Amino acid sequence: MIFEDLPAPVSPPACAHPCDACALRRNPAFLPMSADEVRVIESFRVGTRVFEAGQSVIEEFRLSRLLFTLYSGWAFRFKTLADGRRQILSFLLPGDFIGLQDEFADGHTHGVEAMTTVTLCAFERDRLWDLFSAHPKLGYDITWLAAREEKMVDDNLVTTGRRNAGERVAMLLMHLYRRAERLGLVQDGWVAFPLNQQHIADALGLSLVHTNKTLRRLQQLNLHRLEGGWLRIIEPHALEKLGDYFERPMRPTPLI
Amino acid sequence: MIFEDLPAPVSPPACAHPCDACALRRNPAFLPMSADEVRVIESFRVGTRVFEAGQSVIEEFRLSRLLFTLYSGWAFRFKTLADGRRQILSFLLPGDFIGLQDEFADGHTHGVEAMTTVTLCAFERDRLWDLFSAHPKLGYDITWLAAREEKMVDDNLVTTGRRNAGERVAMLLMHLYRRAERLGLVQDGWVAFPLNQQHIADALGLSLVHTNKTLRRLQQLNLHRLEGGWLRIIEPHALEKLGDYFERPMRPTPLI
DNA sequence: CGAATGCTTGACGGTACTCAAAGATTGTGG
DNA sequence: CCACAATCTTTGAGTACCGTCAAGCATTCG
Repeated sequence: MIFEDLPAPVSPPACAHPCDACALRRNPAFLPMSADEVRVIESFRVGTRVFEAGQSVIEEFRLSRLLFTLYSGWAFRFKTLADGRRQILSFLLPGDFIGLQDEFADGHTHGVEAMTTVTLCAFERDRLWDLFSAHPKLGYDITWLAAREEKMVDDNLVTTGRRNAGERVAMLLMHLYRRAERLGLVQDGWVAFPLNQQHIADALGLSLVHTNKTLRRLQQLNLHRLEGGWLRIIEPHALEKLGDYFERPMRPTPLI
Repeated sequence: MIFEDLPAPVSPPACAHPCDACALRRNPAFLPMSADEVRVIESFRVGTRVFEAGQSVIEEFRLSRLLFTLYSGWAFRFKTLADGRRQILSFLLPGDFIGLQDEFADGHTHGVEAMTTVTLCAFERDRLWDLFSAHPKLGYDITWLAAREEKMVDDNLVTTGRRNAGERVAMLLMHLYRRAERLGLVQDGWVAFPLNQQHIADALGLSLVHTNKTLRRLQQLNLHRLEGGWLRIIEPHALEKLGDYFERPMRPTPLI
């Protein structure tokens, strides 16, 4: 962690990347925004944060004072039971808005952990209402992102509830591949894939051992390749059919 | 279904229950609202709908033009896989706002089905932005409800992913009991409980048979009683501990 | 009274979990 | 640069939880 969580820096966001020069905003995965909107967003931003792989962006049982937009890297949301069993709720990729659920939760929320080096833009939770009030359009956009996030959790719930191991793995691989593809993270058919098998197991509600065997089986069927932290989808249609999961081409989303 | 989904009635909401006389609003589970806010909400409402148990409020693969607030009764959100396997995503009780996720989903969403006779207030999806724009506070409230809904799905995902059968049942019983209690639906320790065992199985990612055996086992341990559509929690602490699930007393929520 | 729906129970099998240990890979410090 | 530790992956053996199949029972409804 480069900056301590508290206190938040009071100084203006003298970060290297002003919002209007934000590289993410040039990504076609995101909706263009008016200069006015960008200015409002920037005025609410309190700085950037960087976390290394494995660090907690939001600790599970402590209410974070900050909301984030993930600028670069991969992270995940999770919950753990008292005896240590962990469930990954969803994965976070650039453009995802983080921490909204806590806003209205009386504690007892979820943790967020970085899987790669991660850069985030931070906002003060306390000023969320000001943002809605000052610029309802941005409030609408945040609702949009929240609804999109819930849709992903819905899909994961179907997966853990009703898919078998092979279907689960197929679904997850295609889901993450499509999301990465949309962001332009796929090169020559390969994506940098920072999940280890424990992550996959915890996301799918499987044991580590069974995850390994399932992954291996699909790979031997030549549906995908996963090696050295890189993923290649060889038979997208077969995986989509196996997982009964067909990610629609997504419209550009807002970027807060 | 008393009214056809389309076309929405253009006439003013000449329904029997104007919003400012809404009985739900007098329930302490909900935040009081200014007369102004209530007026705005009413101006966006296009009428009420009633569905009988078993009917579809929102069909799974068709985009609904309406958003709803559940006024009375129980319903559930679900998704089905191609071969018919069904997963219940969450249960809907009075005060819940329905259909928001579809707003931003390009099709491929979830269905909503009534479990009892259900009364809903309907809003036109197309005017959601107008609502945010006219009254940012209401937009903020909708985001609140969306975040609360996602938190419930998060919990269900932990359940299907990482809890065993006994823990799943314990968690679900306590979850629904607490929600009903909050709404004042518990009388003398009993709640009208409209789920059958297939609903429970589909919510928990279990088979019908195993759900039955688990339910029976917990009942023989004298943790709860479930009979004739009524639920009584006998050992709340034991169930909470078994399920490692402790529902916090919830703050009053907005009611749209 | 018969059909439909939902609940209950037993038998059996398989998917997925646990335990255990051996490779493989990466990182670190002497 | 190599040795050692730490982490991650792979594999096998044995088990158990949970699913499937099948059938009987209870309740409701027409």
